[in-house]
Amino acid sequence: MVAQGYRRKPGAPGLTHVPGTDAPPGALAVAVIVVIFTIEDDQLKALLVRRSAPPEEGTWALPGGLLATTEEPEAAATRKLLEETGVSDVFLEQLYTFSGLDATRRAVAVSYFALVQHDSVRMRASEEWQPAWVALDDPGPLAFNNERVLGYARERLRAKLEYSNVAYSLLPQRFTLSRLQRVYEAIGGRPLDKRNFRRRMLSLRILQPTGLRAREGAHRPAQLYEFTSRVPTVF
Amino acid sequence: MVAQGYRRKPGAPGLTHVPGTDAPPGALAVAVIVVIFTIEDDQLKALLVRRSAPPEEGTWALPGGLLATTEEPEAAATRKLLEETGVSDVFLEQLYTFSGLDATRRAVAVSYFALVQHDSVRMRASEEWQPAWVALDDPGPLAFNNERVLGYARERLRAKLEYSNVAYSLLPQRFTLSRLQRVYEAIGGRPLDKRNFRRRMLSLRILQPTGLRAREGAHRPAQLYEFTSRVPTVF
DNA sequence: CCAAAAGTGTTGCCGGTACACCCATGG
DNA sequence: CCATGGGTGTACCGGCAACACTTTTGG
Repeated sequence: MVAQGYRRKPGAPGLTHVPGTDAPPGALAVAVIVVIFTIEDDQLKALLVRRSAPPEEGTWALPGGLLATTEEPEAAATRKLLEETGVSDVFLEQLYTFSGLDATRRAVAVSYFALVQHDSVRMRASEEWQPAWVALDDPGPLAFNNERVLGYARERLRAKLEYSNVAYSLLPQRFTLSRLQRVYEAIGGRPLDKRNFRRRMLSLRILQPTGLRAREGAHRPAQLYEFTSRVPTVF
Repeated sequence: MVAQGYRRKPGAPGLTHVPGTDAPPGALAVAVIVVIFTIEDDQLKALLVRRSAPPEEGTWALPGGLLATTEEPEAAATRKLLEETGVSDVFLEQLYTFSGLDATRRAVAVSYFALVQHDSVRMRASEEWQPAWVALDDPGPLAFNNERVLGYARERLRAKLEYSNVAYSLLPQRFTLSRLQRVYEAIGGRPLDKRNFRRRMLSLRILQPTGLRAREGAHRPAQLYEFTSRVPTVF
């Protein structure tokens, strides 16, 4: 079971919000970038923030920042995620380490990607950052070549869905097979056959019918399933 | 919870000597580690060096070192590879970014893995470093928890072999199917059926018969093949 | 009764695996 | 003539893709 908390520590140390301020000039800095995915309105979306300081002030970027010497990259990513969304204890995985993203300084950026269930998020309401969920079709131009990071994350997620149970991180504990299918379709980017999808999921033995039924609209109430394991598992 | 296949242990990267490195004490250093694989005597081996300075002086470690602020991690990896083996222009891919490998200093280690064809190597003859090819069954204890890095690299290589043509990097341009099969067996760690292996490889359309034949022992000369593409390609 | 979504089987194809014998060569 | 490795085919099985209609419900 995934516990999710909403507490956030304001002004936590470790990341300088604005790459460009501290860190000795000439030194090789280490930054962290977190791609936070969620499903909203049956669409795959990522969390972006608006940069409030140079360089690239005013453009959209992925959450992240420079790393203080006292924090591990993974811890920084976890903290960033918590600060932005209020969730912790969710799927988080290292993605890739980029260099040369920021033309204005020499830095190495360790990127992570996280999956959060959309309605457990309590988004930070910040005038300064204006965090927003953005659908991945039209992300528009991003700061620091973050398109590359985003594209890479998306590709990895797509692949991961095929051979692991990570989808549990994007859905509430109980859900219908149709809902699950829409998640797969949103991430895979193409429609799936209903019967084949159901057969496949059920034969994987990663789903359990709960006996409960969802009664959501003007139609037949659907069986609710849950994942047998809510820990990342490879098939 | 972090979905990452490797449990964190205290430890460190192969921080060996890199010219022009003098990270200020207390600063977060960036290191590079390169896992260089080759096939020798039908065995998968990795290149190790003996540390000639503290910490962990005298123990075996993967090649690598602290990064000068003027060098990109990938360039540093390429350079390391060249210095140790004399080869360039081979398969090299980023692996993972570790932190906390070296208990004696705060550092982040960006790791890479490379595949080299064994007889194109001109190993550096160094009293100080004593570079050596070590079979992966018995790597013995390594400095800085480099076992973790090595194990990860090995796993990645195994997976990669299944869905890409990277094997070309481990073999000379022309080779027999039996030789190729031994490479797959060495990396996969289990014997393969000859007929199935041949059918599979040929049906992938990544091999071309050259018409030439290898006459190597007291047996029937074998057809020599080559890869249709010597660029990393996914099936 | 209508709209909306839930639910349900069969068939063909393809890739993977198991399995055993003959052939060409050099010594 | 013998030892060594090269080279070849078939049968079964399981997963994947294509494909359409009936049922339940709320309004």
